[in-house]
Amino acid sequence: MRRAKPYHHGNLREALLKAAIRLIAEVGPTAFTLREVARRAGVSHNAPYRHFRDRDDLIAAVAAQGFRELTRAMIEAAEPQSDALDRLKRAGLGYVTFALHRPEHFTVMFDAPISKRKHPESAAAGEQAFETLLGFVKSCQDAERLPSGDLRRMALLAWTMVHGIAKLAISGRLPFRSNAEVLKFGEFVIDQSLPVGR
Amino acid sequence: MRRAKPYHHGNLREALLKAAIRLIAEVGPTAFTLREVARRAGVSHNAPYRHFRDRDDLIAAVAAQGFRELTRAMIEAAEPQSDALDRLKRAGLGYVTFALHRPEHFTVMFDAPISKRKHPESAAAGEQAFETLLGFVKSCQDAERLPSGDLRRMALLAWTMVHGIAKLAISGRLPFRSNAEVLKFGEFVIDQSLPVGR
DNA sequence: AAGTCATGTTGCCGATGTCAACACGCTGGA
DNA sequence: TCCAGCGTGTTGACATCGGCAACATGACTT
Repeated sequence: MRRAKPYHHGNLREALLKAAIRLIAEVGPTAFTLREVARRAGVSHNAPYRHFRDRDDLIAAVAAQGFRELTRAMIEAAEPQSDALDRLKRAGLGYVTFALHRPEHFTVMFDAPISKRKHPESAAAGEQAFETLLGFVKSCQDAERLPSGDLRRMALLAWTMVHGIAKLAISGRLPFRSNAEVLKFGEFVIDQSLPVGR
Repeated sequence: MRRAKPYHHGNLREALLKAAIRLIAEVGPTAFTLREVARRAGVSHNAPYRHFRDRDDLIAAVAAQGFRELTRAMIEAAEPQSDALDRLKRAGLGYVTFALHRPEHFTVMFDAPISKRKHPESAAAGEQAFETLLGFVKSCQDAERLPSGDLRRMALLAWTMVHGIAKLAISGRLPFRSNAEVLKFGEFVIDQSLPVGR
């Protein structure tokens, strides 16, 4: 595509994306500014418009990138485990961990008003993250570590839990002072809610 | 306090708050504008500064009002039930229903970067909402409809579930097409996750 | 009756998102 | 080799926004 090589000034698109992610991490999605991103990339305030339709388009790209990293985080968290159920749990905790480490990025992914029609890339990346979680649930069913009910429904249940923990923790409404405590609570919630015979 | 009477132009503070809530519902928290609020209230663009320190202060007031309404929604949803566990479930569904009906308001309450130090009113209203939920859980324990484990932990579990459903539904990531379907899923999640002997 | 102070207004500033016009430099066809 | 076209980046402009300062108004107190 267009990321074959540097050309004029470097491959700006990637640079802008990185700068945007860092800026959002620093000042939050609200205070985030297109012009500041351009400044940090060392280009004029209008250069970004050659790579992103507008502010929302850049934000959607940031969200898409976040979903890709979230997917990866879940997979890597599950990696070391061999038992299907353990893998699912670890993936869920990986989800929460990602949110705790990059709260603003996570907020952009789920709370920025991104039109799915205008930004299908972000929507697709989000769905792939869910498919990943769904895969872990299915593995549990296949290994008979979870009852074989409605797969989708069960995956949504798992998603609901980890997402609830993540959002409440991020917004500072959980009475825990360390990420470790949050994750311990996360384990409790998962164990409590998963219909396991264990 | 200051809401003794109308005076000069009417009681602006309330009018601004109402206008702000409506505007946020229409255009979302991001596109929300102080000047537009002033316009809708029929005052100059600087009048709001006599009642709110700045934009964030108005937003915090909106959030606080939201938490009060959320508390009320939970209580009213539980009202018709007599069994403690049913009351808890209904309160939880009331939480979700509130979020579904006022998604942008709900987003402001939980995702706007509101400093608890600078806006204690909002924080207090939020805590009261949680205390309300906690009260329903406690009633269940007292009536032996739920095991008498760590009360706070169990309330947080309940909160996690309904909050997860609410946020996912709002961000359009749940594969349901009607609010009714979302609520049905909500019942499933609650039944699944509550440690009931039923 | 007078003055004080809360309330609201006007004018201004720097910053932002976005559009339009222009400049640069790599590419390919003659 | 040269030139033209186009992808990429820049400059300049405009409306709008949040917020500050100075000013106007009118309802209370005394």
